[in-house]
Amino acid sequence: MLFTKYNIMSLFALVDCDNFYCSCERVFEPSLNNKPVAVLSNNDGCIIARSQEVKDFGIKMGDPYYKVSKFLNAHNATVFSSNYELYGSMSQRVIRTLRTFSQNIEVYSIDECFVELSENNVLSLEAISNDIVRRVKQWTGIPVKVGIAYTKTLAKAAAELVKKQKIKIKYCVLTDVQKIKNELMTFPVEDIWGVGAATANKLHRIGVKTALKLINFDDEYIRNKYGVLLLRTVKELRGESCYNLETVPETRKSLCYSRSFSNSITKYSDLKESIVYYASRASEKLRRDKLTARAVTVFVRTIFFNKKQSQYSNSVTVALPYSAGSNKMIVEYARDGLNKIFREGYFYKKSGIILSDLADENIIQPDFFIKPNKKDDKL
DNA sequence: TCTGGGGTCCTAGGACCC
DNA sequence: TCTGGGGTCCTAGGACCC
Repeated sequence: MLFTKYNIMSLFALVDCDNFYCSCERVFEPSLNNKPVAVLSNNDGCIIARSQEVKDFGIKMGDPYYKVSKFLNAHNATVFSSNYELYGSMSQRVIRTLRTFSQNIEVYSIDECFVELSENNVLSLEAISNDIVRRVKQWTGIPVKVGIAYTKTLAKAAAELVKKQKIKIKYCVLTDVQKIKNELMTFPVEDIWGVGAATANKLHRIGVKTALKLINFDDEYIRNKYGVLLLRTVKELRGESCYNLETVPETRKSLCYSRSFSNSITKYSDLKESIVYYASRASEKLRRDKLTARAVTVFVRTIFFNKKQSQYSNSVTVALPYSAGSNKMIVEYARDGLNKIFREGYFYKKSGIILSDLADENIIQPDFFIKPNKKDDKL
């Protein structure tokens, strides 16, 4: 049954910043408005944000910079290295502005928030959407789009529709049953929130190209063939809410520090140096968040773009003797981990550290037989 | 020559137990 | 002849998100 029962508990507005990193750069350089702008990843490796003009050139997210730099240059594009400090503080400004509309906000990512709206508002949903777009732009300089629906997945779809439309209205209200059906009839499965490339491929192979076709399958079939996550997504598209607003950010469960090397590494000593460095940075992050870790994962990887070279990728997880935040201990165990997985004769391109099993530093449970070294922890 | 980084959740399979 | 069955916990890998 489609759309027969609405669980009208909440109304979600998804607020999504336009080309966020590019928009942040433009706030401080307004002369770049309406001109092509792109932002690069670490090491200036690839494109991670594009202004509309750059998208219109056909430049894709993740395109390696070396392949498109000439083209961008020729078209007078301005290209930035990423500046996460700046993007983080702009994000805070946007969030503060959104709180003036509702206290019930979920910060979903650096450039997206779910805002819970109440239905007994005197203003129409269209008018509220308009206000959100206008106020955020006015107070922060960041352009946003708004999608409103009874489930998060439909709100995401609504925002997606804003992106696709030809006439530039910055919001879409998707609460009417007939309108939802009409939109889902042409909504590509690969654009559904929660459907990635792997699932989209499988669906395409059985001839399912649109959201409407997908939600007509019965629950059992989807559950067995694709798992609970897709089933939840399907239910949400039918109007049944499965995901609540998460207003309190969960304390994180793992923490990662990893980088690609600009030049491949072959020597053990160089790889060790990188691991020691990442382990130190990771343990700094850990202590900054007042957390401790119980396990350290080390991973290494060769370059997988180069098919001619032999490939190697491996990881190992080492348990710490007790929950700890000490730099010394984490570095030591990370080094041991690397010893286990290092193999001679490969061109390593990337390595990293993951700290997991995190806990609040005030509730560590030391092993009965091992005394935590307080001095190291302080250090 | 040159291709990002940081997260979460689910599932299948193995180990282990009674 | 016929060789159990079910539960839990852990982990690696896959899929997804931005």
